[in-house]
Amino acid sequence: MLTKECARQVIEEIIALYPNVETVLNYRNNYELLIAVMLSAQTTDIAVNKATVKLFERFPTPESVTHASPAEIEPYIQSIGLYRNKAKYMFQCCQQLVEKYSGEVPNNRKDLESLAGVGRKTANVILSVGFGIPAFAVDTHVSRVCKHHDIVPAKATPRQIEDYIISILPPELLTQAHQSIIFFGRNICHPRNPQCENYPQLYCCQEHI
DNA sequence: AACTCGGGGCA
DNA sequence: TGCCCAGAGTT
Repeated sequence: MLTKECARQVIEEIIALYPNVETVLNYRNNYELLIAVMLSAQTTDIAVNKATVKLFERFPTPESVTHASPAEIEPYIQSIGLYRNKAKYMFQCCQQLVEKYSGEVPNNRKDLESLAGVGRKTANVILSVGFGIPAFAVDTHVSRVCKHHDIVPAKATPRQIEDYIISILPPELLTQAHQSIIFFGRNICHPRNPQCENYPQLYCCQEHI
């Protein structure tokens, strides 16, 4: 495993490679962001991006969702898989938003994680990307990149990775680190055939614990 | 801790 | 065309 200093350096190099990537794109408000991230669970978000164009035309607000039903949501998200669950989560989540939070997306972890279909990863994305609150969302891309580059042990859980990254990075870097690492994981450090070797700068720091 | 939900992408 | 990918909830 890399030392903390070395791990921080590798992450800063990944940020330098992709300094301004926005992996969560084209969402106009935190309602759209929340739903889009929620729908992304176990799915490629390219598929989610396509589906959400028409989805948000039909359901522009939480209120508009509560006036419909899960069955009315399903046709819009059939292409993304697990769609019955997700239609149900989206409906219940919007009911909660309207009933408990005046139709606004809450800005703290406890309330976010109380919403249907919202777990720790989704909550962290909303906090960091939606509200600019220091938080670090660990999905399988982040997990793979961190393990492949020996930043964390191979057996580390998402929560352990989250806590470790927060302990080695300054808070103001967390959101961009998340987005840059995801971009790197999606496009270069693939699950199969990772091409990280083409990025020798990532290996400059070889200091291990 | 194991199981379930379901499609798209790629070899 | 069969294998692999990607989180949250439930039991």
